[in-house]
Amino acid sequence: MYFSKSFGYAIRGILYLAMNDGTSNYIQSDEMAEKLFIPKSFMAKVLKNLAKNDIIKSIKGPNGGFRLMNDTLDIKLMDILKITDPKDPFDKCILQWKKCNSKQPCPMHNLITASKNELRSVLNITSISDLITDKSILRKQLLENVI
Amino acid sequence: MYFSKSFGYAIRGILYLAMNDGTSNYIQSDEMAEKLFIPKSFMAKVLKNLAKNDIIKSIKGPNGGFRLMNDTLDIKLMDILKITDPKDPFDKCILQWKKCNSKQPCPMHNLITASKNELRSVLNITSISDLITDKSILRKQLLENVI
DNA sequence: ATAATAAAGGATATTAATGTCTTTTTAATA
DNA sequence: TATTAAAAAGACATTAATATCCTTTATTAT
Repeated sequence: MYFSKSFGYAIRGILYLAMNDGTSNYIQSDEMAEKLFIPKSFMAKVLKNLAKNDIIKSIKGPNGGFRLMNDTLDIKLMDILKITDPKDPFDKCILQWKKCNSKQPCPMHNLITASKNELRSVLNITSISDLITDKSILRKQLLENVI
Repeated sequence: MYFSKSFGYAIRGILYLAMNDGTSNYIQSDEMAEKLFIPKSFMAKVLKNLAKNDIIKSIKGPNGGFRLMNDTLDIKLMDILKITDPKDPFDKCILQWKKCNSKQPCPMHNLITASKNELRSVLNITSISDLITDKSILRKQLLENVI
């Protein structure tokens, strides 16, 4: 149940694009990294991975950069997670058993099932647009609240 | 909300001692590691850390090893976690904000608060003895179910 | 006393995630 | 067409967690 930094950076990157959605232009990785206080090269790596997996759109060359795709706002957080954390964080047993499940539960399995399911469900249900109540609020959240 | 391998190994080690509690003798790190399929040196490191923090008792020399202390069974899982994972897994923001809390929540904060609190509560409430319904069941769980 | 046993302490090695850098490819525009 | 801008690709570096190893210390048994 560990979420990588890549996942967090990905969500913040997508939200930054959403914040600027409608302004027509592509947004550069370097600008995003600076505004979001994310290491430039890491930001670039995360964004190109998202683009490769059709979560966002990218264009090379002058005036190029990244922007949302038509359906990006409807994408569920779990779909992002599968891309940034392909190993499935929910599959790992706290006690490090190879095979731990409801039929063969480790001594802690049943204790954590509820919160695990709750969290999984949240990620399955929640889309990017659900993270945005209002663009000005989002702007404030994303840009003023990081340090 | 990441739990280290050390934590899992610690719980399994303590449960192994609990399983053998009452047989009076001390149990060696090497035996525990073998039976629990945990790397020997890592098991030793985890156990000595638990002993140093008075979670279990250790004795050096021939016939030495580890055993439970009087109150080990009453210790809460959260107390173990604080020793193996001193950085507080619950304090970390999924979006990697330095300051993320209910007053200044990241866009995902409120989504995960419930399951986070639920899990934290479980660890705060649950003691080692709560993980043991029955020693024969525990034995079965610990020894037959790992690979 | 001496040898043997097992943990304690601490140095070293490995690995995966994180972070950085360089080169190549693509597209715009001068 | 040449230059420039920006992502793509992938090599390389760093870090923290994981894992291993060796020496020292404490205890027991001979």
